[in-house]
Amino acid sequence: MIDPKLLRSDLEQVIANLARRGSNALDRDAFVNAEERRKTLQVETENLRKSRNESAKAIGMAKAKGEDIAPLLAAQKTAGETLANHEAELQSVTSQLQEIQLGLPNLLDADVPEGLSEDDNVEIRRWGEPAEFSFPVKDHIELGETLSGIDFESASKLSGARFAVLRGGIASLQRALIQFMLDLHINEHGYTEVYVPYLVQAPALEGTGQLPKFAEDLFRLEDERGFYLIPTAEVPVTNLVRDQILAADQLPLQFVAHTPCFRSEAGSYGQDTRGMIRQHQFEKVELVHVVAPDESAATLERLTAHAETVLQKLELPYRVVALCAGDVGFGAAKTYDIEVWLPGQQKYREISSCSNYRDFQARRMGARWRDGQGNKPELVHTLNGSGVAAGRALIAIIENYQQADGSIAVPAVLQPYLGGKAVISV
RNA sequence: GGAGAGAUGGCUGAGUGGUCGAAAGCGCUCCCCUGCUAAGGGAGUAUGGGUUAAUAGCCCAUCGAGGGUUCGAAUCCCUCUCUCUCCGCCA
Repeated sequence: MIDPKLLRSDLEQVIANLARRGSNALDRDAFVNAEERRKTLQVETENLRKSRNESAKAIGMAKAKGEDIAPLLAAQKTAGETLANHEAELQSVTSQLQEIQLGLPNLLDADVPEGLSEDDNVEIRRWGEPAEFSFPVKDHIELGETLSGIDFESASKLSGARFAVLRGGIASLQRALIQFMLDLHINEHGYTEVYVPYLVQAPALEGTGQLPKFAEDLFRLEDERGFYLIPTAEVPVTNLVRDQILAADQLPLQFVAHTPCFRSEAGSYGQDTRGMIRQHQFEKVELVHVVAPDESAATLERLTAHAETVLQKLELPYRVVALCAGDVGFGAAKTYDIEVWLPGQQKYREISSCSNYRDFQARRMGARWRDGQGNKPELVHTLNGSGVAAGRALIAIIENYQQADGSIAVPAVLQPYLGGKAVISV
């Protein structure tokens, strides 16, 4: 959520910032009207409560002295009805405002590039050179089928489109990748591994920003408890600090978690329908940071570097792009995407997205910290990034490490995880 | 799944329907005393919101959550959630 105080004190600045995204989510008149009603009603309601409280005390004291309290009670009853009306009205305005605010995307950082579509994203740097192949390159679909390692047909029998069954060396390769990434982040980047639920309830998803606006992207269980399948580990991991006031010496928190991710992909019909790029279920290693506010900008750079290290160690060519205003996700203030080279598509494709949410999620979750200087608690900043998406990393390895005979060379850093195996073949 | 107990401030733990945002203890902060240490004395110490130039005052709300009864609820009633104990079942 955007700071409600900022909405009141400098609405024009907020509107201008949201306009950079191409968003007109904030209806100025509707907001101003609701806010004015809220203000009037809240003051009136509180004053009514004040006099209700005072009268109730007076009645108590009169009763203690044995005086006749009947007339006082009658007056109080009428006042109580007026109060109840005010409270109901205030409640309705408040939830109206709340609804408006939950629907607003985050404010963008000043250095987010202008632009409305992904064409305006700005490449920041490249690492590695796409390899030259001395034979016709195949994509992961063909390679996977040849190796009997990726089986879309079986998956569709079980679950329909956008699922894959992995077998043999390819399945092991994905597991090795996950293990490698976890170890890297734990041992070299100082993350704490967490294991979290894959089913969460609505408040957690509201905390990170998927709800109420993006319900159609989620899978929901037909269960009276209202479970949702997590679309990313960001949801359960970031919500670990929900409703907490952290001490200064507890920050920064750096969590890494491997989880499956579940996405309905409603509205992505026709996109990446072939292959493993866009699936309903995929594996991901996620990095989450909870930091003091003045650390978050620098943390985004470190977080991105941690994800890049994965690709460097796997020797996969990639580039980093800064998402432009229109492409930055709902809750993020700034995002870097890491795109890995896919020879089969002759394109860079997203394999990680690293974002600074600033206090957007923290405000929704009530995640705060004390600076230790005796000041009041203030909101923490949260960040997250894929470190990296395992399914897509698997594709990248298959395509970049393919050999003339259709086998896949195993990247050196993964070989220890596969019992020293150097090649995956039929 | 069955039976029972519980949920109060950073922690422990009182609380009769009325002046209770809440005793007391511990912890913490500041001050005083004491030539180290130990001990002692005093003051302060929740969160959110409104108003405001103000992190000054003043006001409102909050005793697991949500409803209800009442002039008035931490206290009474209902529903839910979570925790603990016992039984059953299970990886």
